[in-house]
Amino acid sequence: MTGLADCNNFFVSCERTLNSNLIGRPVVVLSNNDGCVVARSNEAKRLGIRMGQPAFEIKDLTRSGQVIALSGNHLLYREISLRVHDVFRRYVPQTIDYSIDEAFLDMTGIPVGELYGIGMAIYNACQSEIGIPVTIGFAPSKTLSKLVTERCKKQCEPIGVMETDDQRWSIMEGLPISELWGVGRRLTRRLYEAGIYTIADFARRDKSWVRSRLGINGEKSWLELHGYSCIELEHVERQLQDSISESRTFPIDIDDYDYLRARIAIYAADCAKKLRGMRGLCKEVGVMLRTNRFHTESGYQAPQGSLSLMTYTSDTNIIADAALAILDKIWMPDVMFKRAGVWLNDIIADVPSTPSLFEEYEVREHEHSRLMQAVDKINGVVGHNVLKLASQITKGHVGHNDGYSSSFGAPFNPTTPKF
DNA sequence: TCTGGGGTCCTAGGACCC
DNA sequence: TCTGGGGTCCTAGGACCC
Repeated sequence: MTGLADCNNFFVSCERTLNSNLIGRPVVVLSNNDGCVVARSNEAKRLGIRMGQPAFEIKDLTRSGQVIALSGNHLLYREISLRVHDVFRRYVPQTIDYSIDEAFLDMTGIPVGELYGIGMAIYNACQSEIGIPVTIGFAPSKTLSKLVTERCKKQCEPIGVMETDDQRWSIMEGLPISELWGVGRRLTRRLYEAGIYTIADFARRDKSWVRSRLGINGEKSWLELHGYSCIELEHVERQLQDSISESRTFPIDIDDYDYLRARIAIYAADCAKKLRGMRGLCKEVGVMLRTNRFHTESGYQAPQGSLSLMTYTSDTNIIADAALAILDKIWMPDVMFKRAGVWLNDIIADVPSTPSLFEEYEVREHEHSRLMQAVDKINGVVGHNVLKLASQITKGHVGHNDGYSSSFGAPFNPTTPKF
């Protein structure tokens, strides 16, 4: 059997651990720029507020005080997430941290009769030690455990165990196909067109029909619904991500090259810092720009590009250099951009490597890696990004709430980023 | 008129997740 | 007026190989 432990309304629950006045009231947490709703309390859900709903659509509710809207505090959520996952691990030896607020629990070898008790123990520990409510569903596969958790949340029960075929079919009959793990907006529409409305409708179709219409993933979901566990996630602590990215939507449309250049340098530096944090090196750097996708009359544009570095590196200077070079290639004058980002790909573990024969940075590699260590250490002790590339600094003429805007102008405009 | 077949690798884009 | 961010995986199509 597999368990799924899922925190309820996670971001809102985190805020409530700090401020008990929020308990029992309609609360939402907003995204960057206070743009849209990314978490809702049960009370807010009952008012009809949707996930991802733009904040301006509910401003009557927030202004009148009927709904409390908070800007996100992601450092807090990260911290609480670590503690919650620690509790899961205390009760279950083998767990997979699936997201900031969810973990799969491997219950192999544990008698079904004991699952409910273990679930209650985890629930009580999370509630009393951290103040976060969780819901836990147990079932023969990951997909089914998701369904059990979903159903428990609807019925306000903390723990559910799927033991019989009757229970399995009854849960599948009661949930719309859109709530199946792996089925998003697009597939939902396609499945509606094929006459499939509930998860049970889907499970009753022929496996070969599913395979031909939805490919390998659809077939896996179908098998999981029939009790065959076949979606594997990695048990072992995964050392490295496949990619790292940093991107932001701006509060206003931007055509100021200098401002964009500074943003790209900042995102590149932050990506490099994340990369060093997970002890990795990368070889591919990418940059993307986006115009406002809601301004359809002017045409949506999304230029992007990437380049391959000479050797694997985690050096902020090299990565930022590359990102700025890409920016110059894809930048379009007179176009108003609403969003920009940097990503790193082709990531490997940081082990001694053979430098490229043609690597111009080779000689400096050692001193740079020491420099990066020193920079990370100083920023860690003294505060957020006191040491940065000159190219990360711009005149703070664009209001921003992400903690980066500088209030002073750059005294000069170097062509290459250097500490 | 008419133009092979099978394989690998890479990339861009789509779809999904929370 | 105002619409998030960071990920993963799959697939289709192109380039290339023999």
